[in-house]
Amino acid sequence: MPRIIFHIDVNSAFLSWTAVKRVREGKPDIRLVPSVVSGDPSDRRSIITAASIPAKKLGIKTAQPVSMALRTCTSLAIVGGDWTWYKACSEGFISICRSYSPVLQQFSIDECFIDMSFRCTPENAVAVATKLKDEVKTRLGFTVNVGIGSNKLLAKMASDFEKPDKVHTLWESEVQEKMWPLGVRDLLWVGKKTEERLTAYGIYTIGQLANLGIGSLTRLVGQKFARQLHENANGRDDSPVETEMAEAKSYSAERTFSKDYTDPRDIDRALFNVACIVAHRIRRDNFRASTVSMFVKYNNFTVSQKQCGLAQPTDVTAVILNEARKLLAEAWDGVTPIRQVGLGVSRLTHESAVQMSLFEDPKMEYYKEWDRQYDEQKAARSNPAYHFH
DNA sequence: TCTGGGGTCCTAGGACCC
DNA sequence: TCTGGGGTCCTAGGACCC
Repeated sequence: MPRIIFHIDVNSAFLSWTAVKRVREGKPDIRLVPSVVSGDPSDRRSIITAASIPAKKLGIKTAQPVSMALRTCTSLAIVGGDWTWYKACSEGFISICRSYSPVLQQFSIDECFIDMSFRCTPENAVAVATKLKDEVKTRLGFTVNVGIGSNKLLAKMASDFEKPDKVHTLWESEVQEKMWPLGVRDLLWVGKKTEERLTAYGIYTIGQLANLGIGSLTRLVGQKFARQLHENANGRDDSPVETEMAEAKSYSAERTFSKDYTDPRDIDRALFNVACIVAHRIRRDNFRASTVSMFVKYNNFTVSQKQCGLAQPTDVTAVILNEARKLLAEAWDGVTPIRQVGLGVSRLTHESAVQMSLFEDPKMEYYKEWDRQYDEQKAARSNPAYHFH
């Protein structure tokens, strides 16, 4: 039986959601003018998180520095983000999608797949998708694109066609007509580097890629990726809609400084801050980590990354921070200016640390008490949720 | 123009074991 | 003294996604 998959994607999500909130407050609708969501525009390092369609038409792109966008458009409206509000919008959006099919996979904060195989037919799929899209618009105030296809890849490619507020189909029978003329970069998983390799070999369109021999493709991108690209360029994808949220495999946090630092005290302060954040998150999710990794990005943008294994899994901030400090000492010459530091943990387990080392740090109880107080304060400060009513 | 933050997966080389 | 082959684990680095 052929599958029917919908991919639903919020148009310029963070920008749309900010607009909805502002419209409710009686402010003008920033979706209608060149506008962006970003960090502090006076900070030269701020980048664009989301751009309105009028802004995109001027060439302003997500992830571009704000300073650069301001040169493109001096009258650009710049607004800040509100994470709590975004979560409320996302929940409202997902909940409407789920009412169309419980077989739902949330792909990111603003995208999901639903399996509609038993909920509609190829003949009425567009009508059902249109109803879903209009329901989101009426009830929540923002627009989405719905892509319809016989698998997740095709549905996702289809939702990326003309925006906003549109429904598109990309059935297998339409692959040659609708997908093959597109540039390779439009294919999911083809980023900048892969595009460069393919075009250097004379492959510019998805159609050319689809018809390239697997041997040549393997030489260009490696065996595993070659197989996937070959299947996807031909419109094939048998991955299921995963209803279970996968458990996290790693946690990390990073900080970019407003100016490059060479003073070890500044670096250490940042390392301390990210260690607190990461350790708090693994405790919240009841994990312990067996690997700690640390990275620094220098002022010339080169990155140095180090990791090390722990004798025992831990969720103690002081232990994680201590490992990160050692790694920093190994990685950094103490001279090169540092732009960013980050800290991550991986090899996660839910096991409790029952085996106490004979040589356990006598300060361990103190460290754990410190963490308990940190977690308590963090919980007390959490914001009240927004609600749609 | 001057580049954020948080993730996943893959590859390659070295260490170590049988 | 020099030698094979396979498996696993670890680290570093690269590419992609939103």
